[in-house]
Amino acid sequence: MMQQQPSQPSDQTSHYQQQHQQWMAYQQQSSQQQQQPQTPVPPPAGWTPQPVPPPTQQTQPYGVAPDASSDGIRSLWIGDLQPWMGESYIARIFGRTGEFVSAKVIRNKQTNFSEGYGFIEFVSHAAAERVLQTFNGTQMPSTEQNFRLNWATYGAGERRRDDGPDFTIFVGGLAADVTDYMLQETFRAVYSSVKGAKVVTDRTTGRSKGYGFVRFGNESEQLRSMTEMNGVLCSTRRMRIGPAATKKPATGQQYQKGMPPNFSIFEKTIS
DNA sequence: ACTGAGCGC
Repeated sequence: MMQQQPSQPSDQTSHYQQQHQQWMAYQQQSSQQQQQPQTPVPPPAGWTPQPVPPPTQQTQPYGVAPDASSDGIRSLWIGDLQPWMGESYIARIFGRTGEFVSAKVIRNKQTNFSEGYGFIEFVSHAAAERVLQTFNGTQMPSTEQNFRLNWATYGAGERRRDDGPDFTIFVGGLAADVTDYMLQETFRAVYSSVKGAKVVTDRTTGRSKGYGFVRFGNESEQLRSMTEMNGVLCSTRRMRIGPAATKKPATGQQYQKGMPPNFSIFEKTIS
């Protein structure tokens, strides 16, 4: 099996410099600082896929105790994680804030491979928000992709509860720098029922494909937004809004066991 | 880049 070399160490110096500037900017905001070991993050080059060792008791060398008086969600969702990015990678990055509590990468139960996303807990809602504002959309160390962060829907240990159906719109014409959070907040500023937003990206490069989706909890807001927000500026470009194609069929189970979920791909390929 | 697959055992 031949393996591609995604990035070369020779051009990583500038990445670290950029990242360093971001951290400096962060530390100016953050009142709390603590001593941090300067452990380099292992580069992805040469990484070979293998299941991580069996789950051991994860110690959190940089973690601090959560602030019990803080109300609101203290956890962030993080996406677009590469297979080699484990808890230690996340801890190394966010431990520098001095407000990091713990990290968890979600793994497949059978294979123990990363599912590509995880959760990061901070000492307080405010600390999590600072991280969201500071790191989101900036470059992840040792990669050419950007952090994909958002509020976790619920805190650790909480169960996802059914909060009703989603009413989704398609948003096209997005500038390359628009993040999920930016898109979400653009709409949330106007519509209270906005549940979330997702910018579609190329999974391997992490680059935006220039379109995304916004989910509403309220159908009338969804419909209103389609006319009211069409042509509105988000970052540097005007959004073009359309109805979202159905992501999931309205009827329950669509596929029989054993049939691949992307079965329809074959039909498209043939024609 | 114009219709995604992203919420924790």
